[in-house]
Amino acid sequence: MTVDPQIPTLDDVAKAAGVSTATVSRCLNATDKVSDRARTKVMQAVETLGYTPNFGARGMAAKRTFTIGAIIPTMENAIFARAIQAFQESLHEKGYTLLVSSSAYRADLEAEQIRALVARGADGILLIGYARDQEMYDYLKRRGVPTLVAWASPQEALAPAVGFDNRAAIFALADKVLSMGHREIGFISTVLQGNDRAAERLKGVRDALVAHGVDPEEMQVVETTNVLENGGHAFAKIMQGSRRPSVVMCGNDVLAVGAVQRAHEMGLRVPEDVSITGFDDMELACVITPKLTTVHVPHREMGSRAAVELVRLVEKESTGVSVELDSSLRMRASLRALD
Amino acid sequence: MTVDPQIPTLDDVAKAAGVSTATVSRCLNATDKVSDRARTKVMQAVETLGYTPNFGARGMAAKRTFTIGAIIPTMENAIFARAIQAFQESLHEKGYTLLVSSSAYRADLEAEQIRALVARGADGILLIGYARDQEMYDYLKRRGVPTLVAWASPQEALAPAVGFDNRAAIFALADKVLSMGHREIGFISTVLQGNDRAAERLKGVRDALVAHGVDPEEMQVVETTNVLENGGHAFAKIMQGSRRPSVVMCGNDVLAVGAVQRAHEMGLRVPEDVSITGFDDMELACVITPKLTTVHVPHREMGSRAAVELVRLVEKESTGVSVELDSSLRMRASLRALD
DNA sequence: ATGCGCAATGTAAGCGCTTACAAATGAGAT
DNA sequence: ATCTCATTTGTAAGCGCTTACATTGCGCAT
Repeated sequence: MTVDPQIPTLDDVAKAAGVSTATVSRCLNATDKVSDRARTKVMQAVETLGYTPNFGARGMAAKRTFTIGAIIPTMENAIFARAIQAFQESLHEKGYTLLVSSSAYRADLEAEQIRALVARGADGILLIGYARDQEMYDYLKRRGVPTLVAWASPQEALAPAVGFDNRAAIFALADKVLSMGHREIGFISTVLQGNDRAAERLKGVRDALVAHGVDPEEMQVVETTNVLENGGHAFAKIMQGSRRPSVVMCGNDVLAVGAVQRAHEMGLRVPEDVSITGFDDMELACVITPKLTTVHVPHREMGSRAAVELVRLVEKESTGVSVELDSSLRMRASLRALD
Repeated sequence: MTVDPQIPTLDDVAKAAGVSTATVSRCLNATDKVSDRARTKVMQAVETLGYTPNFGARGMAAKRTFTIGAIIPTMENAIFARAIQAFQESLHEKGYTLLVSSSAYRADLEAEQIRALVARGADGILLIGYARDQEMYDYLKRRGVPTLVAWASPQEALAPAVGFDNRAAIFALADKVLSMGHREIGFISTVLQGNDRAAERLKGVRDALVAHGVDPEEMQVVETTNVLENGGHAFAKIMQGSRRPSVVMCGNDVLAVGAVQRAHEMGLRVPEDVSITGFDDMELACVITPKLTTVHVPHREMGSRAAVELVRLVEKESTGVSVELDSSLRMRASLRALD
């Protein structure tokens, strides 16, 4: 039974420095004016006592926590890593701390995490995509927590966004694929339920088919969870069908890489026997052989712009400016023209 | 100028339910006994008001936050992702929330993040490796924040750990490499400064050389930051030296994959012209061609065991049990015997 | 009826901080 | 010296919650 270590409080610092708690608080928050004499005394006391302010108390008294929360679907693969890293770096510069949690692509867990972040007094929240109950948006509005969406095209009515047009992005790629002579396309999508980005991407491909006079209903679509291995299973399933596509487009690079790998295992050459495309342009895309044709998404830029806009929102310098970023095609070896 | 939305407090719930705040608190914390009648009234009030407890206030009053903090060197690549995901899942089961931040492999940032987590009232903290100022351990002890180290062999004097023996793990691989006839080894390490895991791995290879009667001083070592591309640069540098090694061992899979890629670009065949090995057994390892020979680290197990041990520490059910996990070799195509 | 013991509830004192407001201090101006 | 005004400092009231302690109410034995 050890005695609880006595951790120093603002009061202790005040006493040690021979000033009032108000003065100490003012010193620490840089705001207001404090005489140099007081400031040095306080800083010294802080130093010798090893004082660290208590965040809970501070947040409670000031109604500000300088904390931003972000909920991403998964940490397991690197899809969101680059953007979040940039988001956090940018936030840090502005004096905010980032709290990240993952929802495992589950709406119920996301709701739980949102509540947890709000309960922790997050000054603002970053969410991925728009697909969630209206109720959540209402809740956030009611609690007055500024919210920004990333990874999707702005839908101002729900929340401002820093993202890109998933449909248009993959439309461009599919259009290219079709103009290279491909007609029989297979598509591997991540689970569509509750994932607007995935739905938009599927729609983009279908739209391109229509634009080229192909019946989109004929496209074989396999839906699977976002794991490399499952990309492989889905690929196998598609290639075992009666109508083998000449190209398999994937909803993201993880699935695409799984597909490429499986193709190798099945003795299929990429792109000679079948072309494969991805989406995201993760590091992974250039690591496999052949290098993956994919859609480049400006992850880092999205992360840092999101930080800028969210902080402005939090600091009431804006009421929500949305930003739509451009994606672009990365034509690499995994896709080739037919014939 | 909108009016601040009025968010409901415990008091509001108490009033709505016609009971005292103490009763509401007791309901919410499941502890103590509350009559069914009171409980249902309270729960209903919570529901209709959309009440969420304020974490800061709760933490302040209860001196518990049910929050665990973890600081990892980077989120950018997937090295720590699997373990952290498992850590968080396991923590969640036990009713704890995980706060993650990254130190970018910088001691000063790590110290800052540790303080931030302590200030936020983290009940416990997970750190990677032991390499940091004694001062930090003292600070954590003084503040009474249980700390667990992962990714390294236990050094009980500093803090309990759930990890593995980096030196022994790579020693086994190097031993294998040497017994396959390789004598000229190149080594690509991540930055050694402030990274005990990296240092241990380098040492493991050197020890193996000695065990096989090779002068470890002759081994070419290149140190670089943990980015795929830099693994490539390091590889090129090693291969441009006067004494081309027959095998390049790498401190982790990210560097190794970068090396393999660069080898391709340089027109070198792996493993015919040069063997390459990694460490970690990330997903990446099986994605490249050829598949990477590497050391398998039980990331997920490390994460969940760490959660178990840290929570026990926090709940004073133990005073720090260390766990050393086994790593194992994964012999794959990127390494072959000489001649 | 009365008293006892226990379960359920209420009362109120903080937890460590910020900040509105009041008080004190000091530099000029008279 | 005295007064004014601006600057710096102190006082104290919360912020929303938990919990020790006091109080209430109830069933049951007497």
